[in-house]
Formats: sequence, C-alpha cells, structure tokens
Amino acid sequence: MGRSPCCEKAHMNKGAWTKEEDQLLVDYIRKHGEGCWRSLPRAAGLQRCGKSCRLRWMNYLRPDLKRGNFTEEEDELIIKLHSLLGNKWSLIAGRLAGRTDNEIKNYWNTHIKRKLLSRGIDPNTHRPINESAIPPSKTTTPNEPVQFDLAGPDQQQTVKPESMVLDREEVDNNNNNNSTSSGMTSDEDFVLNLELSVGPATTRSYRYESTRKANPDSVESTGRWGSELFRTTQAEVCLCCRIGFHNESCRNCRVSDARTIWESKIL
DNA sequence: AATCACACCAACCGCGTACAA
DNA sequence: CTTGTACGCGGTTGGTGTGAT
Repeated sequence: MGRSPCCEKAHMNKGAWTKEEDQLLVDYIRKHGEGCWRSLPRAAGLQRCGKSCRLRWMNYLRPDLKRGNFTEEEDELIIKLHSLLGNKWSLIAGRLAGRTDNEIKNYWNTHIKRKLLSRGIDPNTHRPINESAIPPSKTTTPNEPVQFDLAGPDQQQTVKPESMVLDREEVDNNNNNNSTSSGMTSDEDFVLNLELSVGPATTRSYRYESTRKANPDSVESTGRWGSELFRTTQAEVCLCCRIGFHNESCRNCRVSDARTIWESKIL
C-alpha cells in the first residue's frame, strides 16, 4: 500500500521555529484545543506541516512542561523504568510529569548512558559490563519480545516490551496473591516473574484492539488479541509505586487510574 | 582571535498502528 | 475484510553553544 506524504512539502517552513510561529500555534491551541494536526497549520496560519506543529507543541510549547535540569530522583526513576521498559520513551515520559519523550531520550543518550557506564553498568542490559558479555539463558533484555501465556499453554503470544507493564501486574495478580501485605512486590520478585513467563518464540503477530466502554468514567474496557477477547480493569497502583519509586512529580502516582491490567479472558 | 572537537537538543524522517469509510 | 489517512513513536540528523588548544 502506497503512502502519501504527511503534508504537501512545497511552501512549508522547516527548521527552527520563530517566536511568531510559536505564538500562532499557542494562540490557536488555546482557542481550539489540541488535535486535527493535519488541518491545524492552515487554520492557524502556519506554513508548517502538522507533524511539525504537533512536535513543537508537545516538546516545547505545552504549558505543563517542566523546564530545567533533571533531578537525581528523576535520573534514578528513568534508569529504573528503562530497565523495565527499554527504549519506550513515551511510556517513560508518561511517568515523569512535565517531561517529554524527546527530552528523556536526549537526556538518556547524553547523560545517563555515561553515568551508567561510569558505574560499570551496561546501559542496554542494565547488567554489570562484565556480565553483559555472557548471553543470558532464560532472561530477557528490555527490547526483546517476551512471551506471555495469555491464551493457554499451547498458544503463547508475542507481546511487545511495553506490555511488560501490564504483564507484571498480571503476574502479580495470578501468581503473587501471597505478595507483601501492602500489595507491593520487590524488584527481585519482578525479575523472577518475568523469567518464569518466558516461553518459546512464535512468529504470530497479534493486533490489539481495544474498545472503551461508552461510559468514559468506567474502569473497564474490552480488548482483543487476535481472535481472543479480553476484559481489562484499571490498576490502582502505578508502576512507580510498584517498583518503590512513588513520587509526587509523577501524575500516575497521584491519579489512581494509572493503567489497565489484564483481568480475564471473556471469550 | 581563530579553529577544532565535543556536547546538547530541537526538529526531521520513516514506520507502525489506530481508526474510519 | 480492505483500503486510505492521520497520529504517535523512536531513531537520526544537523544547528548551535561551549570549552580546549
């Protein structure tokens, strides 16, 4: 299937944004809200493609952005989240209030990588550099697809790394009813559970389709992996809290409807 | 003062996915 | 079910700033 360009490239400005362009974009979004990025530039009087407008807004102009240096706590949270999620910058950014995926990605590449190397830790595997040379047997690296048994013992499915967030909670639910009284599990538990969840690779790919129930306040939604239907419910505790990094700068720590967890297969 | 090397980060590009027709 | 389109994400690039020589 051919792919049309995101916008007509001719007569489009490129490169750094001017103050005037910023003002036009901010004024337009204040008045009309975010969205419809394709039609926004024309409506706002900008000679930019929609993608460029979206990026400028998301990474620079959004009023809720936190400017300035990363704190030590943010550093450690990023490292922790990266060890669990890999290069899923948007997921990581979602757990650091006021930070963008682009900002975190840049910060990772310019600061944290070096910081970890100076500690003797491989930034890709989060293992000691000596140990990283040894191929792991039944463990996984953050970017490696992980197998989770969602559909039965003979029908394992490939789940992308971001789903590890959900799967930890699923594992917690299914296997860890005997976890600590606070409902939290230690990082060691998580590593162990991930290892137990690894299975043989499959080439089948699944497209997840979710359908939010009509009531937006509902904590339930349905989802589909391939032909399998699932019901999901909201988790009460976000990942930061679960990994022992509860912090007030994370909006998900403050808001209870952090994420969904796989609850049960309903078909 | 000029030049170079490096660090930083805003912006671009291409691809995958969601969704509507 | 197929197709077309828009959006969002992650990798990469290139301009700018800064320190060293």
